[in-house]
Amino acid sequence: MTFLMEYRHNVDLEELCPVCGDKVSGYHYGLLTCESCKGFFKRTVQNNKKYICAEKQECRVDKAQRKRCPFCRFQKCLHVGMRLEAVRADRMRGGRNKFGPMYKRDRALKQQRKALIHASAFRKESSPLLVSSTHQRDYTFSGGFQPDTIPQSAVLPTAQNDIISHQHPSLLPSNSPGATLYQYPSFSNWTVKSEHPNNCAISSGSAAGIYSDNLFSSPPQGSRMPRLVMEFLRCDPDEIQLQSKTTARLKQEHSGSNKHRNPSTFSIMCLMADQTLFFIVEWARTSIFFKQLKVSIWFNPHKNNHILIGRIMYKQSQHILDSHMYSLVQVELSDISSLAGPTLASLIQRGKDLVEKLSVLKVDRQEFACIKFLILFNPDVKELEDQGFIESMQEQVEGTLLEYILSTSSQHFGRFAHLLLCRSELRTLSSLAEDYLYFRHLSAEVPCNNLLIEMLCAKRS
DNA sequence: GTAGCCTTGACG
DNA sequence: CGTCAAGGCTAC
Repeated sequence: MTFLMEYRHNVDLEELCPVCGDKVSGYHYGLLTCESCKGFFKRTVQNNKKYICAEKQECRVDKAQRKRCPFCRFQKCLHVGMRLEAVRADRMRGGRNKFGPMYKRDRALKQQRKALIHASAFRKESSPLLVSSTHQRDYTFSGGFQPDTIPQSAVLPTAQNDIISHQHPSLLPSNSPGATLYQYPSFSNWTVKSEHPNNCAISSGSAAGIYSDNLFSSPPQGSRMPRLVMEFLRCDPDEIQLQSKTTARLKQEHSGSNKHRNPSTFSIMCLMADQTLFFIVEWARTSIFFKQLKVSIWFNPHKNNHILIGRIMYKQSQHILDSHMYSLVQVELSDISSLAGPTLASLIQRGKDLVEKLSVLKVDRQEFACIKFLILFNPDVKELEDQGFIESMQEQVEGTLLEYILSTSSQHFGRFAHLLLCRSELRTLSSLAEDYLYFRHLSAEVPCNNLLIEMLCAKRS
């Protein structure tokens, strides 16, 4: 407790600009950036500037060299997620735009994550629910997953700073790429203020008791796998069935009225996504919690979409891991990149980065099952009923994930933090993908009778 | 052209 | 009425 009192400064503003590593001055055009990159992005978009790279379009962009190659700087701005739409065509000053809620959500998420990580990292005595005494461990930083083992691009830009700033400075290898790029904020002056005080500590929330039905009790003595994880696995969708249904539907579409023309890659992707979505809705509906959920939750377009993207990512990472072919359902993202426009290409690149990260982390089925439920129980989506239930579920699942990691990984703390970051990147990516899909839908480019689109439209209407 | 500081104005 | 993310201004 006294430890937490030592954290003072505004957490967000201690982050570093994902484009150049300079000090962040606030949210600009979609994410936290520095003042200069904000200005640069604005000038470029407002004046419709076209730059040319004198090198190989891979110039390093940092505080010292950001002026050297505006082409690469702008590319990086787009890659990290700065939004063209946030630059106003009418140049109107002041006010707020549609990104306001997104900034708020992002802020809440960061606070929640930090509070959670602190709570789990420094909690001397854990609740019986969180970690059973059989595998209680030292919670101090073990070095865990070093930043230099992850490709720079594999980490969510805002999260990147997060990872780094959560490492004790002495644990950072001074010769790591990250260390030479950025200066890290000192670890010992943060403030921990969460908009979700319930999530600050992972313990058995009082609300949980109302709903839980003893479901979340500690695993039986001697058992390594938390009981909840086993439950998660039990309700995992049947992969083989999903694949055969998707293949069948692809064949059916192809042999139907569209026989004469070749389906585009994009339409195949939409169809596959659509089919997967049916499964996800079914998964959410039949999951162990369904009897306690209101319909609005399991049929929530936003969450299901997050899980859909996550599923594809997870599959891809599995694919990289063991080079196992998943029949027709597998899509080679690299093949699509070459055909895609800049927005989709950037999305795909970020997706590939996340896949890379998932595969480096070797995320297993159990962990991914937890991540799926964490997304389903996202307390930051406020339109849902049963907010208290959702928050307590989120706590429970986070606790379960941590417990599982503690029992399986020697780099438990780093791993836990990284998995939460993957979840956040997944949410970000999914929102971007959603915007993109909606945009293409408005241009009448998305196939009809698409559940995904119907959900998106319902959400936005 | 860059970047730090200033002004504006919707939103809570 | 304060906040803060837009655009604007201007010295460098």
